[in-house]
Amino acid sequence: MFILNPALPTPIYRQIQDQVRRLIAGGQLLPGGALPSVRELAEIHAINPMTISKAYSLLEAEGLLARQRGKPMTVAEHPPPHILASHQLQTILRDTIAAARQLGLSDAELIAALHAELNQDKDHE
Amino acid sequence: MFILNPALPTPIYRQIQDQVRRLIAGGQLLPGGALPSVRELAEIHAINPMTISKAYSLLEAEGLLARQRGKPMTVAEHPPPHILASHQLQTILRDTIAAARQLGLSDAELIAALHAELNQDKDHE
DNA sequence: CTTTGTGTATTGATTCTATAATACACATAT
DNA sequence: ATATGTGTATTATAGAATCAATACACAAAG
Repeated sequence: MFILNPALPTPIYRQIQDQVRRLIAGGQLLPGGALPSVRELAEIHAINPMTISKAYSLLEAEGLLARQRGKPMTVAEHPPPHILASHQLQTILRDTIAAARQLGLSDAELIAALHAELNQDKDHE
Repeated sequence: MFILNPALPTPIYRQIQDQVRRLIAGGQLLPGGALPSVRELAEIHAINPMTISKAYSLLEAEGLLARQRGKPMTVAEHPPPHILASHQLQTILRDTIAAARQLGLSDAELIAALHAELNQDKDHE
């Protein structure tokens, strides 16, 4: 369910946080739905259970997850607006545009590059 | 010249690294050209000179910058291929596409969103 | 040679990240 | 009641990452 890479400079707990946000925003995780247990994830990814618990706790503080003692963590019924797909996407796209500008690309060139990359993905399917 | 945000989880020296890479790849910084002095940048951004020196050193190890004691840091005459604009852009776009997929977007929706964001930029000019 | 401009080696303090081992609080099913 | 399933608080440790302060080495201009 998650793609975790301990070699990245981004901390593991933050990788989990980011992906849960996107999975909820994208509807892969529905309100009320249960998340994988910390022990299960810990075993699959060979990481410490507390690292996952930390990510879950931060997501709960963010209003994205709901905790009920003794039961699995669930997706909050009414996630706050700041994690809507549209907002997340906007944030990502702004970064992408800023990078492209620093690379000296025109708008048209950026769009062309995105098309190219999307088509290359298709070839590998 | 740089846009630095100490509040981000991304370390400052890494923010500098990323931006220098893009500025060289994009041609805003030409081979042989001098970079801003560490003390100047330190004062402008209110950060420690050593933080900038660290970024410069890492970029030198990467083959992007050349150092000559007592003189300003300069852009290397023959930067390695892995920092070409095309490579940088590909890396960024792949991240963007992966995020969009997790958000449940189709290719067409991603492209539409990029157009929308680019147009919104224009309005603010 | 002195002044002023480079970058940086060294050291230290602090914070962050991840791990580990327990022990606990609660829910659910048997 | 018991066994098994949740997540979590606690404490401790280890290592890495980050930033800061000082002192130094070199270059160029006066």
